[in-house]
Amino acid sequence: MLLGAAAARMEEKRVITGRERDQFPVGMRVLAVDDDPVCLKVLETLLRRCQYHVITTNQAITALKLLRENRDMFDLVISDVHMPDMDGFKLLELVGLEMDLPVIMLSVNGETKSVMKGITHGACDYLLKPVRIEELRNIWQHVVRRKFSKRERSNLDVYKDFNRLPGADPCHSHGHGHGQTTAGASDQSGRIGRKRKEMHSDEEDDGEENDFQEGDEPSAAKKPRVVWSIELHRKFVAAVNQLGIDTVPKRILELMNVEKLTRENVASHLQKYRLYLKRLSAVASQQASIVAAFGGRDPFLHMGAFEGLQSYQPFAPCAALSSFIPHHGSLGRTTAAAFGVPELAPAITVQAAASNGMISHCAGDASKFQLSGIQENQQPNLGQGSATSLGLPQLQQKWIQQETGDLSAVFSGSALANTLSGALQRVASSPLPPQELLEGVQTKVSAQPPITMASVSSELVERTVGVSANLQDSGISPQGTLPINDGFTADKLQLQDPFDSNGGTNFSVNMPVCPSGSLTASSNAKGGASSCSPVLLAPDTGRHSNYLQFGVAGNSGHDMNDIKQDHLHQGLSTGGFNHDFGTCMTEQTDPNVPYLMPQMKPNTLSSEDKLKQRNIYDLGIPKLHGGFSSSSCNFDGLLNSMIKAEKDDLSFTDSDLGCDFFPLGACI
DNA sequence: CATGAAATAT
DNA sequence: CATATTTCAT
Repeated sequence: MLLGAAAARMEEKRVITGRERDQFPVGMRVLAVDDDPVCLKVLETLLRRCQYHVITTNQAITALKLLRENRDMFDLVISDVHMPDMDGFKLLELVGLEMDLPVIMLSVNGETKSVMKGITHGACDYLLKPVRIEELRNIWQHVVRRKFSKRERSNLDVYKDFNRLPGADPCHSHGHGHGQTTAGASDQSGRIGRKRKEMHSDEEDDGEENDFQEGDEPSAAKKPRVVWSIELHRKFVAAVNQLGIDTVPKRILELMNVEKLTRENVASHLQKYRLYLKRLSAVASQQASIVAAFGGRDPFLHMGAFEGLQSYQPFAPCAALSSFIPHHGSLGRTTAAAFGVPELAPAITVQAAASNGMISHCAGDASKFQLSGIQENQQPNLGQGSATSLGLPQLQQKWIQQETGDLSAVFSGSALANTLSGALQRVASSPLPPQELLEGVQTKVSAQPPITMASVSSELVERTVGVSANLQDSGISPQGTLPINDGFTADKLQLQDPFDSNGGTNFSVNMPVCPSGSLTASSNAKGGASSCSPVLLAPDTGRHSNYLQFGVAGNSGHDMNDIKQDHLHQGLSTGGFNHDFGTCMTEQTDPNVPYLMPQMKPNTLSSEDKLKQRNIYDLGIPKLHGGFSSSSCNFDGLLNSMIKAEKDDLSFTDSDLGCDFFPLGACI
């Protein structure tokens, strides 16, 4: 196996380099996009001079089309920001969402705001226009970085190694575990073979247990458990966005083109995804109603949930997503709805294992927080924001209608709004598995001292809320500060560039993986438990693979957590929220916001575990409040309530009630 | 046969 | 407890 791993690695490298493997940068396939023929020509010339293989187009739409039709034909995209047919940022987002290619923005506008927008929307670099060849000579680094991080994410190698090592592996379980395995590797060659086995028994070892081969085992085999990694989920979302939410599993599967993934897997995920959207929409609607109740002023509100829905997009996308796509019009059909849809992630991933231990927390009860500080100011904004944000996908709309029913009265706005927005954002943004994200985030959050800051909070809130609108287009938040979006921003960033260290995106990925490497190290303590080893598959696109993970049930949730922690903390940012503030924002934005602290995470975590326990959905909230954890509650509460609501149909009001303000407390 | 919902397994 | 898989009715 080791060999296998090594081989896989090699392949990846090759991929990275492209055909030219040996001389990588040479021949790197670059798609240059600029509406100005002169600029385009200049750019082309310079790129060629760098020995890249260049394909040019003066229309963003065409670029998108080329990319969609030839997913594996390009290594990097370099696009002008200002283009008539499609905003460069939009192209950036779409590319980020639909394919995992590094995108470099090019513009004469070097304002911080604009650069920030590019970066937050996922650009891996932002070059000022009279671009110099010196700046282009090293752009290949983005391609390498991406591939590299991808590999890290998957960690197959590491993982495998560990597994194989007898004692070492972090992963495996002991106990009952079964082994799980990882699978194979990527791609074709390997197959994952694993199926879960029955419980008990088994020895560990495994050494090779996996066998793979198989192809078919007719009868028995249970299917390997698919872990919906972020990457995989992204693909899924991208497919859904393209096909429309009403699409069917089969088509999604086709579009995703991920090996080993079955229609059933997709159907299951779709089921979850739809439920998720439904919940969100419900929440949104509630908010809307609330808002309406309150202020009514918002035009948006009035519009009704529906209309608002669409706006929603903003949130969503973050990550890969990006979804903003403000004007989808241009895009394809479905888009509207689709895009609108956030990525929400239905939760994904996470291995079962994880769940066990740690996760359990979820419920959180903590709930009840109040928002303390929310300010009035917000309200107004919130209202709008929320409303706006609310936008849901069409589908959702339907649901919403149905479900919504009573909601209205209930909540008060601001808190909710925040919550929602936060939630939405997060959700959207994070492609990650909810739980994990949440956990990570929250954890952090909670850990942190609540700093509060009124001002801050308010801002946040605003952002959150308001964001939607702003974000997208303007990109930046009104105040000039950073974008609200941070959240997603961050996400995107992550996505894009996974940085090495953290790999935002990866984060989740890591988790799964974690077992192996990182985790191990860090977490050891808990360690014992873990055992899972997921396998990753790769979607077609990537040639390599590793997207899918098949896990086995693991056990150790702990590990996961740990992992998260580790990676997260820094990265956290990745996901989330925190980072939003923290990371990105912090710098710029706010001087005031003292808050977040990224650094803490690590340690805290442990203690935090407890904290963690919240729902997945909580996501982001916390921060909003400036530290109040409360937020989380809300979120969860909302969702939960929503859920319940569905059933009952009633609203969850109660929850809200709880709060003085908004807190939905419902945490169930 | 494919789907979505529900049941069940992990 | 959440998520993924399997089963079931359509």
